[in-house]
Amino acid sequence: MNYKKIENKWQKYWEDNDLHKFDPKNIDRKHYVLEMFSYPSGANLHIGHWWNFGLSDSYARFKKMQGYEVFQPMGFDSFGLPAENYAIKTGIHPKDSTYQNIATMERQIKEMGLMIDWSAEIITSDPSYYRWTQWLFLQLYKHELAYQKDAPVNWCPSCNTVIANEQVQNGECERCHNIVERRNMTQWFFKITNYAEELLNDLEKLDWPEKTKIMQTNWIGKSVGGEIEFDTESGHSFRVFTTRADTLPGLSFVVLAPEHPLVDVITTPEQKQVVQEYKKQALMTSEIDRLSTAKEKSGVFTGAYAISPLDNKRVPVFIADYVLYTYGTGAVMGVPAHDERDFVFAQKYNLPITRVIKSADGSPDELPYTEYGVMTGSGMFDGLTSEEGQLKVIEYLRKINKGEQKVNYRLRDWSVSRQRFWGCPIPIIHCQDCGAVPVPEDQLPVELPYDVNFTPDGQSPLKRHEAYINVKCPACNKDAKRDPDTLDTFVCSSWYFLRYPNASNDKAAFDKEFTNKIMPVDKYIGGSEHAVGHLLYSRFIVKALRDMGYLDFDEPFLSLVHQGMILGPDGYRMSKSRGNTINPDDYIRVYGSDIFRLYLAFGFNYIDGGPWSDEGIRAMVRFSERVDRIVQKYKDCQTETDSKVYNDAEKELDFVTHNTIKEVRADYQSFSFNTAMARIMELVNAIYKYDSLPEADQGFAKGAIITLIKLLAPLAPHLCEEWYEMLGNKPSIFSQSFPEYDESKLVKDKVEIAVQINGKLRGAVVTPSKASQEQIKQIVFQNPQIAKYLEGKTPKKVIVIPRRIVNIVL
RNA sequence: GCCGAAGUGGCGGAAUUGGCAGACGCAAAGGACUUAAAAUCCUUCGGAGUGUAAACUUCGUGCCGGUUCGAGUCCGGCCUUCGGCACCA
Repeated sequence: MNYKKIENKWQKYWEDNDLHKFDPKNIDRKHYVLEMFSYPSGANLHIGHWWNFGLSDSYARFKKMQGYEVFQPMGFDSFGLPAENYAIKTGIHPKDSTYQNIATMERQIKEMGLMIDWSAEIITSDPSYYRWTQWLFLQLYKHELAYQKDAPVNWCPSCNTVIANEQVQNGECERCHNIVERRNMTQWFFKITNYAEELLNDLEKLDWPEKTKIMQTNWIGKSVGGEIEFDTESGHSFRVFTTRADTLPGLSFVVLAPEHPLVDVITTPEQKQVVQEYKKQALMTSEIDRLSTAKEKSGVFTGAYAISPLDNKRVPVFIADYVLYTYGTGAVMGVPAHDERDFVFAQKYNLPITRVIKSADGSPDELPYTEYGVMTGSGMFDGLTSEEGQLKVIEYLRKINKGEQKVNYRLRDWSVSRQRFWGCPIPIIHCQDCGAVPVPEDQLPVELPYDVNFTPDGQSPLKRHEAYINVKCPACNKDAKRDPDTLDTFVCSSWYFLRYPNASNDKAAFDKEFTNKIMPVDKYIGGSEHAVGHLLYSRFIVKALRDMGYLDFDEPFLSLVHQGMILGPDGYRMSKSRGNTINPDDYIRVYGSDIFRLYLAFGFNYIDGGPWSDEGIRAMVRFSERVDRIVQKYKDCQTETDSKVYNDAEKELDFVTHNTIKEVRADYQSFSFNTAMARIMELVNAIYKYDSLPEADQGFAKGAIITLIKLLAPLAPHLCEEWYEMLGNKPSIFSQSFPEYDESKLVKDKVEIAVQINGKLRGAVVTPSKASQEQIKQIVFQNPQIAKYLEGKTPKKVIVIPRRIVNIVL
């Protein structure tokens, strides 16, 4: 077979007939299938693209054949650091390299033969796209969900930019793996924390992998507890957050984060110097160093004392870097008997350790005892369980105005400013008099200038571009400056799924009515590395736009699938530095797109992935030729009728055909492409077997072959179009409906069931499939093979599972 | 340390709710066809053992226990690998 020729023919046919274009007329039957778009890197498409796009396309084609109006778009997440770093190295402008890469990738993606509606293509670095990213920013700003603050942020010294919490892994930059520093900078943030509770609660509505939901749950990190107010002897006050108010009677000290503003106020003159030094030390310590010394607690005494609101106990106030200024109130109470960190700290600084919780059942326990238990040595609270105590203690404090119930989240606001060139400009102008002034919406987009010196010097490259940076204030018309930063590329990708259906709309980011109908995405496919970044940001943006009145739905992605990863042949992640990359082009040249797609479908489990191996790719050629031979044999057969009188052979083929339909439908729906292929191969085998019979009915066989081609079409679209046409049908096969199965054909007259004796397999008997339990028992006991085991013994119990198994207990 | 997932033949991988472990392929071995090769077709293919043979026995889903008529699947305790989080009060 000439694969290349067949592929070209059908790709042209699809394009000429606009078969992949979404038709808004049929929006009631819409099915939005979306693969996470990709960054246009310089290299050719890698196996991962084929794996993600190719098999998702099979799902999309399956849905199309099921009668859905499928919308499957494609685009490029084209802002970002690699192009800029490449530019710094080679002098080739990011815009030039990016658009060249996009052209190459488009061509290659088209060779895959995907069912893409290219009229909806988007490129995030196009002004026609980022104009609306800027619009989005301004809406967030207008609704106080975008704000500036001077705060400690993660600075990557190698990338020369701030990065978000979600982009820090083990204290390192996720991109370049350099150690991240903390810096205080004035930055733009998005107030994702406003949505912490809803982002958490709505997870249960989603058909997502449990693993991913758990990761988001942990990332949001809700904890329920209380805030407690302490006064210092000097007359100041501060609050601590705790989830264990029941341990408050065991208070031994309190600790403030070094950055806490009260530290300078309450520190006594004698302690001033050590406190200052400790603060300086703590600020200089990088995140990674703080982690590596996790076990070693350090801190210094401020000289000040605080008073417990519960019992007026006087306790020393420390500062220590194990208390994070960015979580809770930046201050904690120290109860060493019931918290491991406090215990270590108290031992080191010789602070009293007082037990106030004992185990509920009185069993012996050691300090620190961090489990829930019963309060003891706690005065009026004695005897309460931890759960009761937490409520009662806070309730008591609330009455005396010294505390309240409080919920805290681990999630922080999303920092979006980046000190880099190749990104979406922030549409804000800073005026000495008016402050931060939004660029009027009718002046969008704020275009990224081309002639920029992007050599890094630790500041935004746009800052040096005089013509760009110097503007008049839109409010007062005085001299002002543009914000020199660009947006995190995750902002671009946090709403792209809304833009696809509106790609050519130049009046608005999206049309509300149409978007409410075509959204949410019905099936979203992409890597699990985005579990807490992109997937969380997108959910936030949709909820924010909903609250602004732009959208009527709550969640962007109803159903999510993470494809596994195809590793190098050595079992490691493919990388150039490891030299274990596989270039799909080498295979495409020889086998074409369909064979390669078939191999990916059959050779691996889609959710798990696995190490690459091309043993077996030849088998797909063999398989396609096997199908081709049977098609060739039947292509001139005119009759396509069901055999009037079904003999056993026809019943058998019918059973396999309908069983295959049933299984394949379920398999495609659950992205289990490898088992779908296995079932289809079984059908091919069954057709060959029937065909080899002298009495085989030609028309009957042909019917099964057409069903086979339709079942296979989503996995091998070009070949199946060709075969379908060869068999005398009008294209396109994708306008045909996917085969339905007939339940009555799945009922066999007779079934073989296994017989166990005392749980051990001892034989099998054939029974009528409708036989009652009693009838089955009779057949079993009459079977000579079984009877010999039963001689002289009385069965104690006989378990009959119709159509499956019989177990006789002696 | 905490959270999560996985562990099945020589290999990739299958096994509805607990119901014949190893579907479907790959590789391998033997055979048919062929002058030959390729292609195709047929047979065997988890381990150990018994038998001339059809066949039979026994062990077997990371390890140790348990529940059950019956466990790859459920429960308890371990081991290993991978992913995520990491002083979150």
